[in-house]
Amino acid sequence: MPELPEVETIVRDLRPILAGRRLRHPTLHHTDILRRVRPSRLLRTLDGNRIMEVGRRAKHVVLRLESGHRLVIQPGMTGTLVVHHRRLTAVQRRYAVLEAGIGRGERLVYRDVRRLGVIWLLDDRGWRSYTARIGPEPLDPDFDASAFAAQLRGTRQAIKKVLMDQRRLAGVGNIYANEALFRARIDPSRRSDRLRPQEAHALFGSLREVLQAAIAAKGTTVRDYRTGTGQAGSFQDILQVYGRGGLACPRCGTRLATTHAIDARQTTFCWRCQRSSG
DNA sequence: ACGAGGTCCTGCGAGC
DNA sequence: TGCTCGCAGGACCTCG
Repeated sequence: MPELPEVETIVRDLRPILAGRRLRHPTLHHTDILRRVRPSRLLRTLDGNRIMEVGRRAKHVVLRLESGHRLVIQPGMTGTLVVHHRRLTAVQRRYAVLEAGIGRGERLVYRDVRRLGVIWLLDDRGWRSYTARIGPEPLDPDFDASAFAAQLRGTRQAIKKVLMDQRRLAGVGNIYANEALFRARIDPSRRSDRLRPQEAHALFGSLREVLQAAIAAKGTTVRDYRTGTGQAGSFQDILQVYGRGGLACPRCGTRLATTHAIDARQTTFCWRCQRSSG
């Protein structure tokens, strides 16, 4: 489930390979992941187009093309973007959604088992409105603890839901919301606007720490996620709460609790360490 | 503004 | 053994 660290890993792996390459003979195996663009126009625009820049915004891979378009790929739950050095096997092709030659016998392949991912082709204006709808990047040096705290003050929703709200904060999903809240010792169900300034500050620090650590570990592979070179990430070995419900809290030994009360998503936390105090 | 719930999609594992 | 069903949860939607 690619969140910010996973997409950042993909982008860092792919950038040196893709920058400057020309896309050739793109093929689309499923059209249900396209938004606001017809398959024929997508393929026509991609064919022969050069990749100028490989970037990330929130949980999305952004390929800036010579034509001025941006190919934006949201991997959703199970999407992966990988460069293959040889022809795809039948198994690899099975979930391929979009593939294109990039020269030197290599192919860029977007595969997505559940196809909850989305592909956009945006011109400049489309890109501006697209990125304007997404919140600040948590690792942006210009985004600081006080700006983060200001975001949290604006809503009464549960803090965990706020962390995952892409309009308020870019790139954080279920795994890293759980981990950051644990590290900051904050109850995930706490009202966002009731966090004390020092709690918001601590949460900001924890969030940045866990995102940086996950990038260093090349992301978390639970099932489908792969790096840009097709490897599994390793942060799953470092997770402290996500997926560890019923096991001992790594800090105090209490059994970790799992609930689905917040946004119907799996929330795992420690009753003792993340005690509610407001 | 907010919570609840539905929608998309497929693989997987539990339970019968 | 083989079936059904619930779950995984990102992003978006509607409804009250």
